[in-house]
Amino acid sequence: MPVPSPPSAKLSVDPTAMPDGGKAADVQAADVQAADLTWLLNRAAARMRGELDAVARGHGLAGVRDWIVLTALGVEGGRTQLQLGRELGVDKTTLTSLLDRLEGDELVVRRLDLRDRRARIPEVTEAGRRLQTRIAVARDEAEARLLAAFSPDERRLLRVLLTRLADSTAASGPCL
Amino acid sequence: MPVPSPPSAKLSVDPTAMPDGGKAADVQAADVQAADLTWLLNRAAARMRGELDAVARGHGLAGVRDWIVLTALGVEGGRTQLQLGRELGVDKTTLTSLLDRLEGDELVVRRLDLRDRRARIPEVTEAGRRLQTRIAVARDEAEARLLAAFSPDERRLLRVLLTRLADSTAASGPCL
DNA sequence: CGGATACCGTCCGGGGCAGGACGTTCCCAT
DNA sequence: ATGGGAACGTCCTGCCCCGGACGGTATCCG
Repeated sequence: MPVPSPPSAKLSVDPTAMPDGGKAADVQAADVQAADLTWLLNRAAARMRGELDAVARGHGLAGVRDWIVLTALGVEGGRTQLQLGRELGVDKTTLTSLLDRLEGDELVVRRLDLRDRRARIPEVTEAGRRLQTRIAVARDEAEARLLAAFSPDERRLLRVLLTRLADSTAASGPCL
Repeated sequence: MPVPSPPSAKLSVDPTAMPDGGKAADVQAADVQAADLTWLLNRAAARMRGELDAVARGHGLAGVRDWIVLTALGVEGGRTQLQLGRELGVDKTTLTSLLDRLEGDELVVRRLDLRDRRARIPEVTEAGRRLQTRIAVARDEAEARLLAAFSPDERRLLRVLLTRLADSTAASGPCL
């Protein structure tokens, strides 16, 4: 048995079988219905996360979270730590230690807000930006590798569905 | 901003908008392409997990994991702790403490294997079975609630895609 | 029959993460 | 002006989780 099977489900569908053409996967078997969605989601997330974690570590970071933070800062700066944490779903205390490490590696700097002397505004350094772009490439490769069995349509579809699912009124638990 | 946005992505697609008809969601915008898949996966998984955790806790369990274990045991017994752990992606030590608690609550018993006196074979008690079925109902309700915006086809499709993604040669990181 | 090796489950130690309390600063009302 | 309440970030603490070491057992091989 190559893969652990989700509880309460015996999938007769071969998950690795690619539905050939460029069309999105046809829903072919009702058995899938029985699978536990929570299980599948966590499993898939864990898998991808592990893969990306390895990538990040290979480039000197501690994990994906570092890279996520770096990217978020690169896209749009000027946010306080708390704002950043809320947006990323990371606890403020966790973000503190995380930034401590990143700052120690000269990848970010905490500029203090001139308007509000309580707040520190994290900012990516040039080195951080370089590292970020370098990892982005590796990430794309890794993702492509994991999505090798997916047609372009399926990839987009997966993103759409996940986006809709991830969206929610209350950002319940922490993520990442 | 109701929802934290993934880094390196501005989704112009309204994720809550249901593509009306019963057909699967049309891939409507290329912007989605930019989103980080790892982020989406973890976000979605965290959300669903949080929801299901609450359900489990409401029924006296500590979290989803308890319920997962209970279900797995109910579906097929006779496995040793190590086998079970491997199949579920749970570390053996974690499974030990987990079973300790469940056993304390009289939901499972550790029967010792007659063939191999090293091994303990966890088994669901009648009470555990009752609890399991009770939670299964609540889980279905919760999942249905989370998937309210999805058409039946989309739900099946999501399962198919996730299954294919979760499947992998190496079960890398722990899940759940 | 006896020793060596591999294996199952448990216990212990280290590390990471989140919640609560605290110091500092801001904002607003009086 | 000034005092009270709220907010931002950090430190401290407790919890959970995994990796490694240990006792007990099975299996293999001489």
